[in-house]
Amino acid sequence: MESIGVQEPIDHESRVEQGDHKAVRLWLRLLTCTNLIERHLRGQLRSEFDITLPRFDLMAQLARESEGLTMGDLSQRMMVSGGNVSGIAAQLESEGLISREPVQGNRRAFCVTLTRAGQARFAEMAEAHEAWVAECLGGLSDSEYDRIMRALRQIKLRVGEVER
Amino acid sequence: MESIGVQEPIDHESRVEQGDHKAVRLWLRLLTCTNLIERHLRGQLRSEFDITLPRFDLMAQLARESEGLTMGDLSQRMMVSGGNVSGIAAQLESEGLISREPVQGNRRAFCVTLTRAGQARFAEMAEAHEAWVAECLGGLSDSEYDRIMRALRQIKLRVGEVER
DNA sequence: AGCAAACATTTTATGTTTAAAATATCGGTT
DNA sequence: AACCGATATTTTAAACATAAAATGTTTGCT
Repeated sequence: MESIGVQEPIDHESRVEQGDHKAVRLWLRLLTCTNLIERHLRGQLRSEFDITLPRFDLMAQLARESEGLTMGDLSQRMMVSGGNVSGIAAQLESEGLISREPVQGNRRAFCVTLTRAGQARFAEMAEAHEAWVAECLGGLSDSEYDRIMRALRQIKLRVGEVER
Repeated sequence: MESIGVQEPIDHESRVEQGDHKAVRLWLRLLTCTNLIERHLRGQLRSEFDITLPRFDLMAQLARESEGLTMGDLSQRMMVSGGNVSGIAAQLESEGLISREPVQGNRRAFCVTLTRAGQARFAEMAEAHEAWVAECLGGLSDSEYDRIMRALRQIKLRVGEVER
């Protein structure tokens, strides 16, 4: 017996059961939203700038830090493993978008920065990226925005404690 | 000049600039929360049950549908590409946790179901999984929970429209 | 019946991601 | 100086992920 009216989208949330705890429902909705937005951004970056999301992410981290970041810093900020950063950085370097120079006083570390070409390339992309994000998330009122930011902050801190 | 007090965690949000639009800040916080929880769940599933998150996810989708799902259904619900489901399903099948049987009347499709072993294995995991999620997300009041669910619903619908 | 378009899945090539092992450096102790 | 534990990165192997091409099936149209 199918209902006739508005159809629920099919996604992660389709797996929720009647008995599921509220937390599980919230988690699946959170996951769905993030996946949807991530997919949208990935597609846009690909079609408009022919770049992948991880590469854009790495450049975005560097764009803020004119002093540069180490590989470890990047790993932490991008929330991915070190080995992963290694691979992505190697490609961006071969494309001349970032440079990795030895840090004086610590020969273990590299200082990674955007090259001039990388800065120019990123500046182009950043504006479009912001517009795409606003398309997805700009529809909230100020108070609603504040509330969800607070709730997410609380969640973020909680998970940080749980991990410890 | 570093502040002395509570330290901000280092994550995606570290890249926000002063001038960034609210939407970008919200997006990065959303991404951070999802990544933190996903990482936590991945680690727990790995250490407690020696299973990966994608495999668990596929089994979770099937657990609800005793009739089974096609590969296409799974792809849609897991929000990943069809080729991806192909690979994950092949492994679970070789481990005897799922079965794929031809659909009568449509020889293009397979009907994927949990085997008896798969059902038993999933039941074990589901209880622990719910507890882990509650650990991360159980700290919200009822009204806060409702508000964030509504806000996320709105976002979800909006992104769905944007994609179209 | 014949045919074109849509559908369901798999295969292929490429790239991302993790965990773990390997390499090399640093700082402090003896 | 020799050693040791912690740090920073790279390498490796296996799994995951996407997009696009290939294969085979179904459906609707003429």
